Amino acid sequence: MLTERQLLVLQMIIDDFIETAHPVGSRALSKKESIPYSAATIRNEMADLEEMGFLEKTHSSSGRTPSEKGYRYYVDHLIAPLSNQHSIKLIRNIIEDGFYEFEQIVQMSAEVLSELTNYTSIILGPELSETRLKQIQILPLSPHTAVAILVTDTGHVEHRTFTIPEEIHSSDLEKMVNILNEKLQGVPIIQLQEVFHREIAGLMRKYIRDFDKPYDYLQAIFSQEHPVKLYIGGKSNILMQPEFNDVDKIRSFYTMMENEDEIANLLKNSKHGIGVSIGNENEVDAIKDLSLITASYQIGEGQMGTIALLGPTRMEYRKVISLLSSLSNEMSEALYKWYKSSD
Amino acid sequence: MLTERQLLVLQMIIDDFIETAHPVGSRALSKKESIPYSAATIRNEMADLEEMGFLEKTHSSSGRTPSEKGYRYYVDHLIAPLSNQHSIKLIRNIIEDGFYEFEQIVQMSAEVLSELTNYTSIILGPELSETRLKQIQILPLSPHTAVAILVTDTGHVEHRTFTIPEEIHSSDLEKMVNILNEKLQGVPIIQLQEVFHREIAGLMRKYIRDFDKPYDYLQAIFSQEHPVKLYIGGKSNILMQPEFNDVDKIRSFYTMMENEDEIANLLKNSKHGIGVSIGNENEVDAIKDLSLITASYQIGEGQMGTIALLGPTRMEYRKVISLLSSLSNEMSEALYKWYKSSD
DNA sequence: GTTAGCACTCATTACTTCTGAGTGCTAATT
DNA sequence: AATTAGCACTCAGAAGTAATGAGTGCTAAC
Repeated sequence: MLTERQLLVLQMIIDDFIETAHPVGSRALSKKESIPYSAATIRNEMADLEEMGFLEKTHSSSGRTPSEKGYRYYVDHLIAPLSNQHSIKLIRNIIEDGFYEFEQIVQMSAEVLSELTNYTSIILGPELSETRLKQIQILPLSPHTAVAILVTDTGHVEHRTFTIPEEIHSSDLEKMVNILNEKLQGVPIIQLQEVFHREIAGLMRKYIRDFDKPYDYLQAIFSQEHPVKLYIGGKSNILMQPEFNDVDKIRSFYTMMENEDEIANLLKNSKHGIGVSIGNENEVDAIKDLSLITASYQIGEGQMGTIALLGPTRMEYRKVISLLSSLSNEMSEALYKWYKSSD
Repeated sequence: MLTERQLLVLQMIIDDFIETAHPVGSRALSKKESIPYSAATIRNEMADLEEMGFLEKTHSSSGRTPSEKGYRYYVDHLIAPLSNQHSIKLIRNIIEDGFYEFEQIVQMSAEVLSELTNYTSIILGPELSETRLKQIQILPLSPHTAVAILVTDTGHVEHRTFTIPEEIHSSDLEKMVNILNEKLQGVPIIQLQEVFHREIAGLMRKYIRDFDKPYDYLQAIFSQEHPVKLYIGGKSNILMQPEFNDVDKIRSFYTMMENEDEIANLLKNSKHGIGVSIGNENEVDAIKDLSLITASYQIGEGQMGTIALLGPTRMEYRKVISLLSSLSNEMSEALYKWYKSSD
């Protein structure tokens, strides 16, 4: 168990280090007003804290830096929530503007977020699993090309241009679209391909002669991957952090950031509510010297997406955590309203 | 005027430097098979070439590096076109696959391009000035929300979700869409807002009572910015270049790359055909120590877009120039076919 | 329990020296 | 007259050394 004084020292060291990125020495600490002890006393406490694993030294005669365990303790016990009216207002303005589509809101939030924090923000867009097909439309552009447009009940629009095979005549096309709409409306996006294959393909064969080629094409339209949308903001912000003073670090960071799949995985497994992974607590090797703060936002019952901030382990946890939790509330609320009005 | 031998020396120095990034010395050059002269002779030629401004030294006893003037001469006179069957095949495969929409092709090309070269590729998407509205559709999602979908004759789809003001009734909505389609089909995207304002607003006032609110909303739909699409590929590729060994350089590079407007401007002014801007020849300060190779691609008569590669002045001009010119041909051709089949 | 004092450590910086790749010039060679 | 060998000279970069100072751990005094 830590004494009052040890808590104070630990907190002050971490706060100081987060601010300055320089190891904190006993003398400097003792000069602060809120600590009435001498450097020697503090040195003793520091030694104890180090023994317990909360602090580290970069070399034998350096000041102390927080260890990952130290940060963990700090996050779990030492941070008082911080109100950030101002930041929230910024984001609320975007959301309430009313002119932006949901995905735009998400993207703009990512940018604001990374600007407010100077870390890199990552937002995993709403999962499509819950959204359903509202309408499908095929619009001929020319005798041989057409664009297929899928609209979901959340207002998400996907489209795909394709060449019309010779075998299909425009009357057939109309028939097909009618059947598709009749049978597929309300079907969850994620099951489209399956339902199409199971229920519709057969039906169509009856109405449309020579269906094999068209079948392939429609198949292709539905098989379009529905990648989870990933928004990344402020990739270059993180370069301002003194931790990234090394060309190799920058290289490996950017190389990782280009692999969107990996990042998506990172966030997919994040837990409900606020999650904090410090350094080696992260399962992905590439960010074992960074910290990742995640916040899930919801719509109705099912979880839908994740907002995250990626920064050095020396992160402004207090600010970031309260910011993210407010943001996730705002977004959940906005989504809830939206969803409700759609019923 | 340069002698044969000077040309040879200049060419070999530049080739060598492009490959290795190390200043080239006389002794190393004299050892190459294609040069039958001694180091001393070459030193004399080098001194002359330096005096003429084609070469530089990094310090008084270093080997020579090409000056910008040297690169310029190299590009203008010394590079033989290079055939790159292999690379072209890669890209042609993407284009001819037939399943991709035009914008996807552009984006994928950008990625392939930067992978083939290890530079950063920038593609300025087709200008919308020439494309026309094919159809407008408004699809209600719920009693109070709807999504507006605009489709152009090139198969480009834009959409926007908005809240339906209380004043509009669904029958009115239908009427409006009919009028819009009737009047706006075939209008160039870029003039949509103007035409709407000039010809339609008045008409609608006749049919729909209480039109002021709806007017604002429609206005908003058409005023949606139609930003020129910019695709950037391989931002982190360029980190592998030894020129980017310095954290500050990396910072300023990435900071620039986040300013899409600036980049778009860079390319907008690029000339017809292939353009090569070396170092200070660039008008934008941020890339005065880089080289930019641009190639325009066309559709029918009007210029439509630009492909570019950004790399260090020590760039593989030969490879890049021939690659870009092939690519621009491929794309122009593909676009031409597409456009033709749309008529 | 707290603090002053002192010897000790070690990253960082500045200052040297050494090395080697490369030059420019001159004199000898072809 | 053109080419080359030879040699003194330059300078970046590596390697080694010394000085500096922020910081520690420990002991003894308060």
